[in-house]
Amino acid sequence: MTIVSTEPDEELELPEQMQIRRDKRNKLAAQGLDPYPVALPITATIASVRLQFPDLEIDVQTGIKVGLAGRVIFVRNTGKLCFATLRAGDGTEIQGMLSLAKVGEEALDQWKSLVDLGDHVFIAGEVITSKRGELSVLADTWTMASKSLRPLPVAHKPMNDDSRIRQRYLDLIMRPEARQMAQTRITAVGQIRRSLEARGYQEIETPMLQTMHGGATARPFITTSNAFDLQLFLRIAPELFLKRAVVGGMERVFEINRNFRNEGSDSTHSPEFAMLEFYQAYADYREMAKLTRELIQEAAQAVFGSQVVTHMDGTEHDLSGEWREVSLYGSLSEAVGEEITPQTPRTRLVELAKSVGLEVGTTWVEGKIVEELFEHHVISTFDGQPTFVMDFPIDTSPLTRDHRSEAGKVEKWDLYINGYEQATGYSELVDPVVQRERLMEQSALGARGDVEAMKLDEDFLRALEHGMPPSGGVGIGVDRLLMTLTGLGIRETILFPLVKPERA
RNA sequence: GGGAUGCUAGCUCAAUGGUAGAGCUGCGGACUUUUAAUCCGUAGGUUCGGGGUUCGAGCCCCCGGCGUCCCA
Repeated sequence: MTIVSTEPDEELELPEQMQIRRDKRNKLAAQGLDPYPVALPITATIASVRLQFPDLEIDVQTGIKVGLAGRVIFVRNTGKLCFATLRAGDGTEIQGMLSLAKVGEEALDQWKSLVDLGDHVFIAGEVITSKRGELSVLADTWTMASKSLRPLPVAHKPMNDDSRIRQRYLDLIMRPEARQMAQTRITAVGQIRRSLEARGYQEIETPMLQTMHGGATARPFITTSNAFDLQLFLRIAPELFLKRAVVGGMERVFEINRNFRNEGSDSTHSPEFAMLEFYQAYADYREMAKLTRELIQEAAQAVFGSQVVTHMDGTEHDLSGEWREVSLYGSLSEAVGEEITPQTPRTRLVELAKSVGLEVGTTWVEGKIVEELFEHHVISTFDGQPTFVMDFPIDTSPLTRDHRSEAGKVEKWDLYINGYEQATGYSELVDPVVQRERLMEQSALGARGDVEAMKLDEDFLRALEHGMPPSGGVGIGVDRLLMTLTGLGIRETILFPLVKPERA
């Protein structure tokens, strides 16, 4: 450990309140009281005390002694009797009481002069209720558990959004909804793991640093290995490695982990985001759609005790039962009033796009135009209802197998909930010859300037050539699932989302 | 990418182009049953950064930074 003090210069610039807290820290040390003790004789949690004494009468002495710690969030000091509300990390609270009679004059004076809002303190004493009936610990002794050198935000006004996200720890301290959001994520992701494991799935971890990125169309983050003198990519999807695992005989695998895409962020996109992908040998996309619905319903059940989801704004969304299916081409045809098929000429698609103000990118293939038209015309008609959109164009889905009965389409669905894409599922393309052709087409697109086109991954193709069982696969955006469950933006579902530095 | 809008005390916010204020927090004092304790007193500012207009800029103009909302 290095001890380098730059204090004298810094101290001159500190805001008064921070300087005062530093002074208190130093006073504690000067009085032989460690402001950051290494261990405390804790015998109970705040939650356990509340659980043990759920409804005591007013002004009761239990005779039970406990030692517990918490963060001071309110203080009410009177002359010879002091009150403080202590809060634990789980949000549970209990009142600490310090009386002159019990702790003595020196300890009481130290309490009043050295404890600030935000400090962690340890209190040892008897569990009682006050004359107003508040469950309390009447201290025999108190100890500083950790001196806070910065003031907390005011408890009675909402912090601004920027501070809440940049300093999520403060958000978690101050706002029950922030703690609840974190807990909701834990519950939902835990349930997904249990649901998949209950169906015989195994969780594995595949590379985040990849020598070739694949499995999706997106721009990657690029980095370098110094030791290997090698350009590496942060993965945009785990798909190609999970499929290698299926080739290797892991017939039901899933991974919950981070993907990275070098794009902007908005209320539904983050440059790094959590993705669940799962693959099941001998399943097709319809079977995977059913499993996807069950996973989301079971996650909702775990969080809310119901498949009717209640957002934080109070609105309810029913996720129970079967979910609607619409055909991509069919629903688009209906919306534009003419039959659109994979055989519709590009010139007609471009006309339709222009007629609604869509600018057709120079690298767009026909399927891309169809998908954009679909998003423009159809998604708003879903009314937020969970909807599987079935059967996509071939040329935008290079990893999906041809439709078993409809030319020009692949067996792929997208799931929309509340108007945004929540999940996607395939009957996976396992024919290595066709897969090579598809990736060759992607390479051609790349050569024409499409920076998102997939690369030709020879090692992946070699794995396929060893024979991958017919399989279904699904990707579910975990952050978006949390958005579906809570109604919040993606930056609320991610505990520490990427934010630009405050000073350039 | 385009448009709108915001950045002021530790926090949340005020302030016709004319002396930068309030509440909470802090500090000093009173109080042995408080619950956002109360009461008395008091301190606290590079108004995001840079440039310009003006007798005078938190406010108007330009450039930059960091957000938020809407649109594509």
